[in-house]
Formats: sequence, C-alpha cells, structure tokens
Amino acid sequence: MTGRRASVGRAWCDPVIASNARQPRPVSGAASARSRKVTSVDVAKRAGVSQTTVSLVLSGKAPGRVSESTADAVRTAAKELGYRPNAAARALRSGTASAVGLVVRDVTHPFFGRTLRGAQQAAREAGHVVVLIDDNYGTEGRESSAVALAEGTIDGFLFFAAKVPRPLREPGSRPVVIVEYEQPRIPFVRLDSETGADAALAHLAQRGHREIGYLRSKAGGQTFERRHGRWAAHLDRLGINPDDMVIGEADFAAEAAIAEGRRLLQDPRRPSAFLADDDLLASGLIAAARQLGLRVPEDVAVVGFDDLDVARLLDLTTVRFDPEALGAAAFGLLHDRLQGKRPKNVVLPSELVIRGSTGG
Amino acid sequence: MTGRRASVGRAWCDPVIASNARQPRPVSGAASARSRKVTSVDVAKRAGVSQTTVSLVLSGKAPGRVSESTADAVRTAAKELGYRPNAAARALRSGTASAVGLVVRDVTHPFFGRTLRGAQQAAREAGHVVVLIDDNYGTEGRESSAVALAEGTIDGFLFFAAKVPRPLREPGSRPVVIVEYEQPRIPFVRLDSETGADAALAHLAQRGHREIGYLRSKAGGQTFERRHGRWAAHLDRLGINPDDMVIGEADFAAEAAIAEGRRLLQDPRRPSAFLADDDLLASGLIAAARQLGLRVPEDVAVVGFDDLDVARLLDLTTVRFDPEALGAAAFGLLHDRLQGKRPKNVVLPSELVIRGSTGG
DNA sequence: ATGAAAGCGCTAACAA
DNA sequence: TTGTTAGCGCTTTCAT
Repeated sequence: MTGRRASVGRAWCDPVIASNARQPRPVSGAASARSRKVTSVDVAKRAGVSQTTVSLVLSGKAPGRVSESTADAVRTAAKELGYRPNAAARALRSGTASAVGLVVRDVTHPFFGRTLRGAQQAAREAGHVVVLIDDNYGTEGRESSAVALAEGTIDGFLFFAAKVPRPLREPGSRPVVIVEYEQPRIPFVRLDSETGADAALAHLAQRGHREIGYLRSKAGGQTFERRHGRWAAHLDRLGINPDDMVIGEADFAAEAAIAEGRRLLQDPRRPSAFLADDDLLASGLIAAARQLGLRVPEDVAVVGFDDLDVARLLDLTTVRFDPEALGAAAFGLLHDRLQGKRPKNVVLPSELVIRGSTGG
Repeated sequence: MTGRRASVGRAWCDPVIASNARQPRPVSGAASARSRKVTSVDVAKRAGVSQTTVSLVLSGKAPGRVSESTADAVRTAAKELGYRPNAAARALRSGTASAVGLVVRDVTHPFFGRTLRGAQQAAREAGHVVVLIDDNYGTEGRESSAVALAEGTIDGFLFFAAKVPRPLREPGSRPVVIVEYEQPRIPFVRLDSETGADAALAHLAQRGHREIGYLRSKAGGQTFERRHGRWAAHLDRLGINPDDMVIGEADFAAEAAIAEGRRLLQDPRRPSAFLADDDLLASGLIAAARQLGLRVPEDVAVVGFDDLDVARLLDLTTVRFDPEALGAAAFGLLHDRLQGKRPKNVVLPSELVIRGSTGG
C-alpha cells in the first residue's frame, strides 16, 4: 500500500473530473474513514450525467440509447466509487428481483444438492440467483418462508417434489415450476423413472430373478409411485401378486434404511432380489445384508435409483439420472414463464448402470 | 438526515395539487375486478385506519402503541384482502431484509446440507431466511453473486469454509461470520477437529497401530490442516517421519476417492491403518480395500471424520460433529452482529464413534 | 442522446 | 393512540 491519501473533501460537482482522462483512484480502504452508501446519484454526479443515464448504462439498456463515450464515463465513475446497485430498490421499482426460490423437502439428500447446483448454474447464466428454502418435509407449516418471500424479492419458484401451497397456486401469484412432480396446469420437469425401472426389472429378470422385493421411501411422492408402479406391473405380468412380496419402507436416513433392510432380509419369504426407491435405501439394504452375513449378489441382489456416490462406494447397480440437467431444465422453464413464453414440460432420460450388486 | 435536496420547487406546500394532480394510472384492461396487487394502503382503507397503523400492527410493533381492537381490525382486513407485505419495499425503507446469505464451496457435500439446515432453522426462529450461494470452490469469479447481492437484499453473510471476497472485507460492508475457518477480525464458528483427531489417533494406537497413512482432501482448508496437523504431530511423537508415510489426496467424489484409495493400498509400504480428512474419503478407502480383497480392519483399519450417513453404511469409525449445531451457532453469531452485539466465537466439540473399520 | 420528474410499497419521524 | 408526511434508491415514461 502506498501512503497516499485519497482526496475526500473534493467537491462533487468538480467539472474537471468529467472530461479528464486521468482520474483519481477509488476512495477505498483505510483512507476514507466514513464509507457512505454510494448511490446511483453519486455515480451520476461523478460522471456528469443524469441518474437516468446511469441506470440505462448499468442495467445494460444503453446500446442505441446512450453514446459509447457517455457509457464509458458512467462505468468508470461507478467503478471508482465502488458503486453497487441496491437490489431492493431495483426490485421495488422494476417489480423483478432476478431471484428465484428453490423449495426442497430435504436439503440433506445428495440428489437435491446436485439439482440445486444445476439450477444455480443455469440461473447465474441468466443473471439470476437462487434462494433456497428447505421446507423440511412440510414441517414449516402452511405459512412457510416460501410464501412469505413471494412478494417483492422472489420472481418465481421451483418446487422440488414439494407440494405447492395454496397461495402460490392462485392466479396472479408468482409463477411456479415443479420438479419431479406433476400437478394440473403447472409446468414441470421430471425424470423418466418408468423406463429406468423397466430396464432395472428387465436386467434382474435376465439374471434369473423372478420374485423381487421392494424397499420404499417413506417420503412418498410421484417419482416413487412411478418406480413402485412399474415394479408392481412387472410382477403382475409374471403372475405374481406384488402384495405377496416382501416390502418395506424407510426414510432416507442410513440408520432407518439399515434397520428396515434387516427386517426385510430376515423375512423367511425373502426373494432373491430387491428394488429400492433410491440408492440411499438400497445402500441400507446392502449394509444390512453384510451385517447379516448375506452375500451380495449371491444371496440377494439389489438395485437402486439415482447413482449417488454411495452407489459407487457400495458397488450398487442403479438407474442413473442427471440431476444437474434436471435443475438446469427446471430453471429454464421458470425463466421462460418469467419472460412470458409458454414453457414446454421436460422429461429427462435414465440409464441403467450395472455394478456388483446384481452380479456385475 | 444529510439534508440532501433532490428536487426544488416541488409543490409540496400546495394541498390542492396533491389531491387532483393528473393521475398517471396505467389504464389496464377493462373490468378492474382483476386481482390487483394488495398494498398496505388497501388494508388501511378496509380497516378504516392509517397506513402507519397497518405497518405497526403487521410488523409486530403494535403492543403498547395501538389498541387491541384496532390491531384486530387491521389483521382481519389484511387476511380478508389476502395482503402480503412487499419484502422489497420493506427492505428498501428499513434497510434490513431479514435475509442472510450462506456461501458454501460445494452444496453437494452432505455435511454442508446439515449445516444449512441448522442455520436455516435458527434463522427461521429469528424471522430470517437463508439465501444459499454455492460458489463452486471459487469458480464463480471475484464478482460472485454473493457480492452482487450484498446491497439491499442480504443483511449479512455466513461463509462456510470459503474465502471472504475483498469487497466484503472492507469496513462498512455487510457483516460476515465464517464457519470452519479463521480470519483475523472476523467472528467464526468452528469444530474442535484437534481433539477429535487426537482421540482417533489414540484409539488407533491403542488398537496397536503404529504407522498410519493419510488420505487428504484436495479441497484444502483450515479444518483439514488441523486434522492433518495432529496426525503429523502424533507420528512425530512416535519418532516416525510423517513424510515417510503413505499419503494421498482426492476430492470428495467417490470415484476419485476410490481410485486414490487403491493407489494407497497397493503401496508396498502400506501401513496397518489410515486416517482420512473426512468420511467420504475414508469410504473411498474402504471401497478400494474391498475391491482389492483386503479385509477391514484386519488388513487395514480406517478412520474418518464427520459421521456422515455413509459411515454407518460402511461401518466406519469416525469423529462425529454436530453440523446442525454448527449452522445454528453460525447464524447466532451473525444475528448478534446484526443486532450490534459483539459475537463470541464458538468452537464445537467432537465425539469419537467406534465402529467396525477399526475392529469395533 | 439525455434529463426531469414521478413514483414502486413500505417504515419512521414528527405531529396531533 | 393514531395520522401526516417524507423519503429509501432505483427505473421509467415523457419531454427535450
């Protein structure tokens, strides 16, 4: 750092500044004790233009309306002053906040994190930010933060497998896109769980498994209904009554999944294979099998969904999806709606990844 | 306060103009039975009170200033009209948005999700929301969304093991609290990794392990330096040069951890035990051991950190922390700062959880 | 190509 | 206890 002192007491209307090429460094750091808030008015004065011009330039609406030299002067002044536009004021005046809310049931689930990242990346490219709301499986009550934020700071919502609360469903409220869920009249993005489940089932059949047990997610949701539905249909086709199969249910915590897995595997009617609503659940099954001294896949084969990291760790056969793409697509739809375009629903494909838990 | 005068000659003293100036009402559509935006003015009219009263009541500042009956009337009117306060306007006027930003390096890591949940819960109790910013290991560049949001919509920041960008470090900018990191002059919350590492090392020693390898996190960070530091000190104490040990490095992806784990385990100098910077890495080591036909813990013992779900799944001995408490504490500090109190740094304890990967 | 003026919806001094 | 008034910092017609 140089010991040079910044000029603080400079008259703000000093005409020399506007036209001069060489301009003093920004008044940053220790030199200026008082750090007043820098507004667009300050920038305007510094650049010798009006507030309007500053606004035009800084929000990218300058081309064709403001001369290049003026625009440059504004940008320079803004940088020198360390100007940061006030988002609240902008939102209030323009009615748009360039922020979307992502409502999830459980921030803790790995699949969600990757979806968020996808959405976040897409949002950033469009100049938006993503506000995260974990509704903790609906625990937050009807008047959740999502609704509270609806006015003013959030332009729209992405609901990830979460129910859309009443207020947000009313006409005139903020646009909503649903991820992994379908509701009439609301645009959605989802995974093609059906085809994925079919592939998994076919794979199991080909490996000689006839009876197949199921470990369901306690959380519920359309996605899981679809997966489970294909499983039931598959068994039906083979003349097996799904209700006679060994089935269980657990939430996404390892402890719960393992406990339920043990119960399932100790059932005397235990089938030679299991399908689980997702990899976390399937992993619980595998961990349980190990605890019980059962060999995978010889004694029991397991297939999950999502291809989470844990699937690689446990050598688990699984139906892979692309969560980043899911998130990006979801933001894309919302962005379309925000721009007045009619969004087109999206269904993303799956891919069966065969690993050791079904014999490789 | 500064007496800065924007417009002169405004007819603020002429009551007539105020009431019948031309009305620039945007003539929208035909029938106005539309669902117009409901403002506090509407509520005021409906309740037969002034806007001030509405504001007072609805922001909980009524007690002692507004009569109960009036307050009730306001609440009723608000509910009937479906009024939702505009957050942007509130933020602009009051200078506070009741929102804090949580900046993380990687939304995808399970530990983070739980921390976020803890922060979120604490924030909600204080009437705040948490905005999530994934800076993707700094990929977002200097001018990240965090900084962009700093003005107006965010009251302060929680940085989770992420560097605090320059603009935010300057005096006068929004308050910041750091999680799992220390920087001069910035309040922080962190885990007592030292004690945890010592306990893990002692446990290993007691089980007869002398030489101990290490699998480090590629991400780096003070937390990991601390863990690694205790390991080095431990070996030093035994007269072993840490640099002679088998050590590796991987990022948090399972694939990378497994690959590096295989490399480590195939090293002819392979020690009887390994410590890993976190459970994800430790899990990679265990998965690698299985792939190579090595028995855990007979051929190789492993200890991780965090007690993630995967630790239960793989029966991994680990140093447990409480991420929810971490998040809650972090929000607590920030909240203190926001209220002008001087926050007290927090260090949270650890607990060694002994499982099968070290012989149970 | 640029500027003046008018608010967005709310809160907070200050009056009454 | 309640109302009046003046903006917060920005964008946006509408003039020029």
